Amino acid sequence: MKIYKLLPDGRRQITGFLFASDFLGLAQASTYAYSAEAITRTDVCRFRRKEFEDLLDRFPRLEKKLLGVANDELAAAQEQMLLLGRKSAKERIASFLLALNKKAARCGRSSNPVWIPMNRSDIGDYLGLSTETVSRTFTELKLARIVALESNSKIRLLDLDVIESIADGNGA
Amino acid sequence: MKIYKLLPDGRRQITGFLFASDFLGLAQASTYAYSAEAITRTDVCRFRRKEFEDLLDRFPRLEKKLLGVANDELAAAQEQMLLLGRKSAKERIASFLLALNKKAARCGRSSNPVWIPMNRSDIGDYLGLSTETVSRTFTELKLARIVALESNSKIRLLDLDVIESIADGNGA
DNA sequence: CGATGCGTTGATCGGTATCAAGGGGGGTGG
DNA sequence: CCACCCCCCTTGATACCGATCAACGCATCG
Repeated sequence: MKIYKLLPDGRRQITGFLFASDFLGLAQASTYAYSAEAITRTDVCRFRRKEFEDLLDRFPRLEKKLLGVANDELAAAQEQMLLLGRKSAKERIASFLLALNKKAARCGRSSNPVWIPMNRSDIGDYLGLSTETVSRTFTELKLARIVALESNSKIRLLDLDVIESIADGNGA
Repeated sequence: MKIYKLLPDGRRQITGFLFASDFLGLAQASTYAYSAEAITRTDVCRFRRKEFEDLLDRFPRLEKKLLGVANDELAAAQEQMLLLGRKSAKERIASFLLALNKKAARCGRSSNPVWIPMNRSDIGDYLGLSTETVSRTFTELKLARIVALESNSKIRLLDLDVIESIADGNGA
């Protein structure tokens, strides 16, 4: 699923993607406005807030776990702010591919031809770019033999070291 | 204080500012790299991790509080991602001034000539802009009679409604 | 077979970065 | 007490990256 915020005129910022087993809507106050939308077939499991909170009270370690998750998300958000505020288009795409690669590896899914479930427009709205720039940057990386597009949604990372150095802001 | 992340070549993104009574370094894993630096005279109170965690165990409501704080920060981070990814320079400055104004009001400090403790360079690194653009945008808002610069670090917001509509992406 | 949506590519525009210069205020040393 | 210096801020000129506008290919689906 994609999590996003909108401006009145329709500009959109995707603030994150959710994968299987991720949680949604944990903030206690219902005052934080954002939207969520499935990008692949999705099954959702709903908890009633009251019952969920009772559960937390009965199992304090669960609450610790949630705090850990929140902190992880916070760290990811800070990384994304660095990306959005200071990285070039090429660096953003490289960071994005690397993140997908690592996430897939951590989750035990195929990590090198990396599977990209979202379309170009979603990628753009996640990275603060237009779809055209996303497309052009993929083409550029392809021509430089850094990646190979096996299909629109499956990309092989040919040189992880180079991708990493680009993502970190060294590789021009 | 300012919290920031750096790229190897020195590009900097300030991911947030801390005010009196805010906490720092709560993430359990010490694996998240970021820096913090005081921008005004600062007194810091240090807790030993072990003792702090014991405290949390003894007072579960404290842990709930921390979870709430983390969620608030997460919401703020998402708002900032929207700003960094999709807002224009003018919209970013307007959002920034509005946020300082609301924060000051919530903390019972002077909120209309709003006090700006950080310098232009810090503001730029927080909003993903250059110092020159920050300066030019202040000038622009001043010429439009939307704000008045009573000093470099004290700005009067002359029309909150207009500022809000700019910040939300309506006011051109 | 036409319609529709997504992705790519090309041409041009514009907003912000960058490069450069100068002003002002506060602190320090003579 | 004054002069100098340094840092921060502002302003101007120019460059460039990415957005925007536009057209087209391609696949999917009705």
